Amino acid sequence: MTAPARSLRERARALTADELDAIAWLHVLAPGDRQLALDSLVVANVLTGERICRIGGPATYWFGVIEGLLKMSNDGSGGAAITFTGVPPGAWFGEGTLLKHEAYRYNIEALRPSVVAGLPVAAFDALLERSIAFNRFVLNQLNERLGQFIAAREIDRQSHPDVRVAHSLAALFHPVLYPGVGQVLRITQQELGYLVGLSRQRVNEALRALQGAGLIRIEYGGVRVLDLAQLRRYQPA
DNA sequence: ACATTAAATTCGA
DNA sequence: TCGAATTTAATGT
Repeated sequence: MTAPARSLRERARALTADELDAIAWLHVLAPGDRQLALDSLVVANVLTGERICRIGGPATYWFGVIEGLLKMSNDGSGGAAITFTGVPPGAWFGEGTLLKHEAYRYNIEALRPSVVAGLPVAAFDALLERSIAFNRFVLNQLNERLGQFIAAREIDRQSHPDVRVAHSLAALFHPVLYPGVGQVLRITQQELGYLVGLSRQRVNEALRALQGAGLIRIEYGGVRVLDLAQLRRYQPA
């Protein structure tokens, strides 16, 4: 029933033209550097619940989400403070770990069937060595992510459910970190509740409030953002 | 927890 | 391969 876990390398396939097009950093590379990346990039389909990487595992790839939704859990050993982050399409992660050639510091698993790409660590290193544009991309991404983490701490201390949902949603719509999301985020109310730490019913209520305020539109299996700036600043009336 | 609606899948031509 | 019928998933109350 559940397929045996196989590594990304083993189940790798070629990327389609559309998938390549959706990888933002490929477009900033010079032709020679892009070719280097293309020669080593791999992609695989993963099933719901499949583990992409685990805490302590050797850093083998810089991972990117082409399609679907992943969850990053940052739990210390022993069930203490656990934080979940949704990882939507367009996201690339793991560069911190790769830079230091350390082990992964979080677990990543698929929340639904997804398509995940991987750039092997050797190619990642090579691009850092020879491409200024690639360095700039990674640096910018690290900077944006730092802002996300600071914001995430604020979200966690917000007790008002509508505010938590609004700010968590706004984070997932981050255009630099998650360029694959666009105007419509594919996420169910169930999944959102799981990430934010609320019941599905309460998420539904919060989404309706946000829709009433004209900030989003609820769609079947997803949410369309109408006013991202306002969503970020949302406070209850 | 239940009713409703949307989407995905199956099946028969 | 088309579309109606059925099943599954998501939403709203």
